[in-house]
Amino acid sequence: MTTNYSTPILRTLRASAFIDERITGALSAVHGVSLRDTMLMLYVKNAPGSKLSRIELAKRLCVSPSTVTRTTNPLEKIGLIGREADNRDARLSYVVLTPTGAKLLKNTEKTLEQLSGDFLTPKLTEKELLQLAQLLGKLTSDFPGNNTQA
Amino acid sequence: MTTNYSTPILRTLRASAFIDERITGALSAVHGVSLRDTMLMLYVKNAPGSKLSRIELAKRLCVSPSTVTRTTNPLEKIGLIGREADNRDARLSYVVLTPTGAKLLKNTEKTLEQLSGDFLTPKLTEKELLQLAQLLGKLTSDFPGNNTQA
DNA sequence: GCATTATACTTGCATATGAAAATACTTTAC
DNA sequence: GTAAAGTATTTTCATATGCAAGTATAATGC
Repeated sequence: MTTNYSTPILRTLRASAFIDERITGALSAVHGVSLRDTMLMLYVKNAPGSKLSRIELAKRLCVSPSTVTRTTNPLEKIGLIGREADNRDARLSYVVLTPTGAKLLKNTEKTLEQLSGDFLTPKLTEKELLQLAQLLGKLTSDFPGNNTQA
Repeated sequence: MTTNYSTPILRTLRASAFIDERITGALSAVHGVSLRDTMLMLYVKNAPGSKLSRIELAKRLCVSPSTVTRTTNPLEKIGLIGREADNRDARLSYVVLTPTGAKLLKNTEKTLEQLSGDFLTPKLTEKELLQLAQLLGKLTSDFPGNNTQA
């Protein structure tokens, strides 16, 4: 029998939909930010110099540039992120974390870790978790702006 | 060092977003149906008796019942799925595949398998693919309406 | 049996999203 | 140096989605 390629793909999509459904609600209820907001801020934090252009963010989040604009606007308005110009290229406007944003992100990460553990530990052993993280790491290793942490 | 639970979660979400972005376009371009349409029809096909109520579909797809209604309506209109009543419960209306729908699904599955292979094979070995499928299987094993295939 | 509660959808409304156009700036070609 | 092409971002528009309300039917309590 030959390998079935669709199965891991379909399972990934399903797991993602399930996780998204559960975690988004909890996260925004506790911290007032969505899962997307959180991932955006995580990418900014982990980027070299802790700043990212909107285009780079779009690639990392796998969403359109318009979505980045519409995600960052309210975060900027409530003071969690800021805007930084580039000296050489006036088209660029980097997203950076404000002190408030960095502080909130720290707390949000804790909640996310808690929620993730609650979801994962009943199903997988420590060893399996490590395996899964490694395999998904390989799968996403060539994604734009990949960093080991996420 | 303690286990990091967020990483596999974030990687799953990212892989899903990436896959979704790539596969949805190709799939609808070739067969005229979206990835969601395809997953819906797959769940129907694999369900006992090859029929599913809309509520059961919502659970399997991890979406709201309204989304199921709005996904099935056009599929019904173009003759890919049908509607079947329940003898004992007049509230239920099962989704079933029409012969046309079943035929289209067979072709769509082939394309999906091809696209999945193109995405996976450059990154993981056969052995790793099997491992990944197994781990994701454990992760999604207690999802409503789980079946081994997806 | 009748009223209350629960379930299976469907629809109205507000929000979220991508594609493409619009805008502003930069790079390349010559 | 100027025109053409390319890039970063925002905005417009059409579509997609969840929540909550609406409708119809079934199950439960008494």
